[in-house]
Amino acid sequence: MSHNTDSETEKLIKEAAKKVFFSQGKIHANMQEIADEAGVNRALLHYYFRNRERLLLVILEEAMIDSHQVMIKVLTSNMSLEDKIKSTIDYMIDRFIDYPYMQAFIINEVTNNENSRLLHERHIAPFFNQLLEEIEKLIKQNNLAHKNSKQFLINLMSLMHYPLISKKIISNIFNYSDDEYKQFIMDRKEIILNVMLQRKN
Amino acid sequence: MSHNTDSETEKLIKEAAKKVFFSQGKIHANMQEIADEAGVNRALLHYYFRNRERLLLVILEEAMIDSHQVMIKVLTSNMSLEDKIKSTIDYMIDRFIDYPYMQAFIINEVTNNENSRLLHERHIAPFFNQLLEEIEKLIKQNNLAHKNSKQFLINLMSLMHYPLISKKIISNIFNYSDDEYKQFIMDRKEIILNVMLQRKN
Amino acid sequence: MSHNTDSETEKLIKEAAKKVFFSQGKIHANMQEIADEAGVNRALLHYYFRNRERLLLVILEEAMIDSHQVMIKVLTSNMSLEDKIKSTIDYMIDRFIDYPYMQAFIINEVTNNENSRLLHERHIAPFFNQLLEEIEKLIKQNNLAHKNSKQFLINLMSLMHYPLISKKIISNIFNYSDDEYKQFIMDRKEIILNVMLQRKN
Amino acid sequence: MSHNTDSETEKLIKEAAKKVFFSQGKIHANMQEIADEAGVNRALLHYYFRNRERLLLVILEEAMIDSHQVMIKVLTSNMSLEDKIKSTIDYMIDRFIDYPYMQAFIINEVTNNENSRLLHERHIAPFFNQLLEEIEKLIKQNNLAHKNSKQFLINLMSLMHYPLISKKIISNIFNYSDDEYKQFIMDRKEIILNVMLQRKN
DNA sequence: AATGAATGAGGCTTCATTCAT
DNA sequence: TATGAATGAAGCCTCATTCAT
Repeated sequence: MSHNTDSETEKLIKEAAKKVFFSQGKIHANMQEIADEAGVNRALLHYYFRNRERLLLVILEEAMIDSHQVMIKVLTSNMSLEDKIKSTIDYMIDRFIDYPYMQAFIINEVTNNENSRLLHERHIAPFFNQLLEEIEKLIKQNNLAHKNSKQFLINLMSLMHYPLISKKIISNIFNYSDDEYKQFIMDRKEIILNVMLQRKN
Repeated sequence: MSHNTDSETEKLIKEAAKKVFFSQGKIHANMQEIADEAGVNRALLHYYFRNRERLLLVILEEAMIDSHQVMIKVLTSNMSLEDKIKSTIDYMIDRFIDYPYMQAFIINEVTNNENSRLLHERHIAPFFNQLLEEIEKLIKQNNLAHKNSKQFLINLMSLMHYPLISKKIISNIFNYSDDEYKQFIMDRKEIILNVMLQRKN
Repeated sequence: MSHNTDSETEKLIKEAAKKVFFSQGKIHANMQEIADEAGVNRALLHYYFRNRERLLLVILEEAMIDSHQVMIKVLTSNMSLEDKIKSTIDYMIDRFIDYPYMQAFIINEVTNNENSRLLHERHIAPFFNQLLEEIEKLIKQNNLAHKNSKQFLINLMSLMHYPLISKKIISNIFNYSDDEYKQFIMDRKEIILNVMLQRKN
Repeated sequence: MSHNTDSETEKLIKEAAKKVFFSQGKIHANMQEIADEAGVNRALLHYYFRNRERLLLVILEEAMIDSHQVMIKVLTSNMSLEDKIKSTIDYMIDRFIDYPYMQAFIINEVTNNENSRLLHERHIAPFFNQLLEEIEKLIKQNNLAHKNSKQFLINLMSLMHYPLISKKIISNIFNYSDDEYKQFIMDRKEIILNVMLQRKN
């Protein structure tokens, strides 16, 4: 490959790793596959990230920060909570439709790697907890069936993330092409909002 | 371990594999870890299942059939659709709360292994499709926000499976003990039903 | 290779490692060279010894015990100290002429590896210290030039071990064949004793 | 590091290499460790010495010449042989107490590397042989127990070099601090001379 | 002269799998 | 049926070396 200056190569490698893990869902991918995707020598991955775990931690942390950013941008705005939720769903799906397996990667890492769990505890957990109170009000005001804010949040996450993770499953069941799957996901922006807020058609 | 007769050992190994993959979520588990869990020699796994892929395919197929059975039992009954859905949720959660990562395993296998995808196509996909029509009616009768039966089904799956897959994530965010997590999931039986059918509190 | 029963293979590997390190002096030898010498697969070395360091520690410990044994056998006998020293020299040279680089291996390991140093501290150091007193008397009775027992011991070790370690150096300087070198070493049995006890011809 | 002119850097690198190999005894040291010691970039070592083997050969040759010089200076003087030997011991110990592992390095190189052996054959071997005759006389005149000049020389080398090589071993056995070890070595100047010439206290 | 980036070769180790019993 | 021993392939990582600047 052409010689990149500065830390362009570092970025290149991270993008390659994200493509492999987040886009393609190859959870067992080895260093060679990532190097191939980046078009660089395998040893270069160690040059920049020392070892496999660190590379994974780096892209994991960036993935967490990405998720975080999306939500921060929306939730710190002046919108009503309902609009915030709507925007979150819209942004989230737009941003991660190309990285359908990102959440699966996060789940797997947090489940199996203590360092990853700590990262999650630091980056994501506190953020969630600060939302709970506001959501609690929304539920009570509208007598929503989610019962409490924690269940509400998990329901929201479920409806957003699961269909991404399940790309192949969904395509397999409904015999979807990539485009049909993408449309199916895009349609969900409205659906998720209405289901979450329990609005009927 | 005590000498088992017949295919007791085969079952023992399968149970061990399920424990490792479905209960513990160790998606990268190797043959040794499964053998250790079963308390048998590593070579014995090959004796019964020839190779790693076949062992995984076997427990994958059983997992699919299990899911299938749960739904069949309910859906071929005389209940109303609403009761069917309620029963499905109840059964599903009761049956798989001890195998929280089963669905993650299925998703990963279907995503990364062609043979697994074919298995899914054969066992699960046709079953889903036969539900669509009945659900379509329900949606129209109640003006449900899910819009169409496919989205309805995916929403249902999302709300059932995602919180199981995310056991560690949820426990990490809300600082849950195992018991608290379990209660959180049990509470969802009612919540999922109400959210799906858009009933308010 | 033919399949050995029990821990024959383990011994085989240890012997191979000793040959490589102690006989041939290949201090940089890798696992492949040892496996080749043993005529077994490289992975088998890990099967028996887990990793390189452990294999080296095992043969190091055996080398230390060997040295120890040689001296114990002699020094706990009823002989006069002079006879003990004579016997030690004789045994030592007979035993280790085929392992000329054993002492170099020990020195290098103790110098560069903390675990090896601890092994030395446990196995060898205490043994030496228990000799000091007896030697002290000998020196005084004979007005020996070694001055004190510690210097005496180090002189003895120097005269025994250095010419073994320096096999190639000596052969190179004096243009010795293997047989001539061996004779040169054998001649030293008497010389070392006389030099140590300061007897003249 | 500050920019050195000319071959100052070359010297710097050689000194670093000598420190690592001769002072610290790190026989497995890699290029990075030497570069770190010198405070320069790893690639610079290749710029000056092309490859690892050449760098090692260069410092090996300088080490041999150093040893050589020490002996030449003494042995070509007008002193009596006894005084020459005394001076050699004194000089040798003074010069190499800071490079205790130099001789170990030489031995190892000559043992394992043909080019190093050739260097030794060229630089050191002829020098030794020219001493033999003179020593032979000394032995006969004094009925020394060394029996012949070759054994005499090897005994002298053993008593000089082995305690240096064994720095860690000796410190470990006698629980010596660095200063105590140094004193132990300094005391040997007199001892070695007396033992070699078989003078009693 | 000096360095950061990049690479190929090789070393250690793990692992699925097979063999022999 | 069950297992300890053995192997080949592959994975991670290190390292000497080279490249480009």
